Amino acid sequence: MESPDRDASRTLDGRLGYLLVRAAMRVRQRYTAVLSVHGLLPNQHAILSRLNEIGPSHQKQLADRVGLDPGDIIAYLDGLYKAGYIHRDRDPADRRRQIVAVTPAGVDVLDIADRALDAMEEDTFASLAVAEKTSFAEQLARLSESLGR
Amino acid sequence: MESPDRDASRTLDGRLGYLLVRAAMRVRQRYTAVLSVHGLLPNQHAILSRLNEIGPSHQKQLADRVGLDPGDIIAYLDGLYKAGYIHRDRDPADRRRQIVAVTPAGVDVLDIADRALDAMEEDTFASLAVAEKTSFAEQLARLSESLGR
DNA sequence: TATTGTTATACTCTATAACTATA
DNA sequence: TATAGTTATAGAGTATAACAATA
Repeated sequence: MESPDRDASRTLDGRLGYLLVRAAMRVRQRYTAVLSVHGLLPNQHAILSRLNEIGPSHQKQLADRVGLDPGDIIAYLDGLYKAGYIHRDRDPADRRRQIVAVTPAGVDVLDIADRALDAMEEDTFASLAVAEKTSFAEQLARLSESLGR
Repeated sequence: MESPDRDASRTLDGRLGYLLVRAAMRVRQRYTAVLSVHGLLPNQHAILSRLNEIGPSHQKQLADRVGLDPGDIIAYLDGLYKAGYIHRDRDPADRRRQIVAVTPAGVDVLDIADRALDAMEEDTFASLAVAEKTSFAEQLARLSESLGR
């Protein structure tokens, strides 16, 4: 006789998804705390960082690359613009579009914030061995990739 | 001469924290979608599941075990109570306390929801090999542990 | 592009009641 | 007792974030 369908071994902590979401919540709290010192929200840091990587972009394109809703990115960009970290220019080739780019001040704050994040992450992931971090990162990237955007 | 402090290799996708949070976001979306079919929020499922594991508990104790704010758990419990999935009784030994317990209907919905989550998780984490899932889970658990409650 | 509204979640603050310890 | 301090629950308000609909 097989065991019944009600499986006592199916606990909350036995769920990969729950473990992932819970760990991420705690890490995100640390991101928020570190970045708030520099006046950035986590999503604003992601936008600034990605924009710095890919160069001047249209807002829609940028939203895609950061994985944010095109409607939601507006307010984040407004904040970055007011702080002088980005500028927005109409695309002369298509005047519906805005070309967004990081300013020198934006590069500066990104650099400072990134150093603070580096220190925080080193501490946060200290429980993982160096070799583990590599495979962990690779698995997370593979997972995000497979879950699509 | 060493490379300057401005490190071009420090990209967003090179951050373990960012990878973790982004993957978790996508997994949580799937949790939300699956559970909404059964009328449960992710936090309500976590509460119900944990309560089913540990048995009748005080609300504060339950909040601690699920990692939720004691103030926030109230509304979730209200919803579970209205749906008939839990009952709340005053603790005669300490009348400030409510003793919360899962009802038979709560066990039923938990069982059904868990089966749906099982199927979703199998699909969601299909990009990880079986052996990888084990180490991945262990690393996530270790991480949460080290980041405290 | 931009705005508006909704929902989920997390955090802070306050209020009430009931318990504990102590003078 | 009376008082002060603590704890459990409850509610209000705010902030971040994701999503949908629409202008």
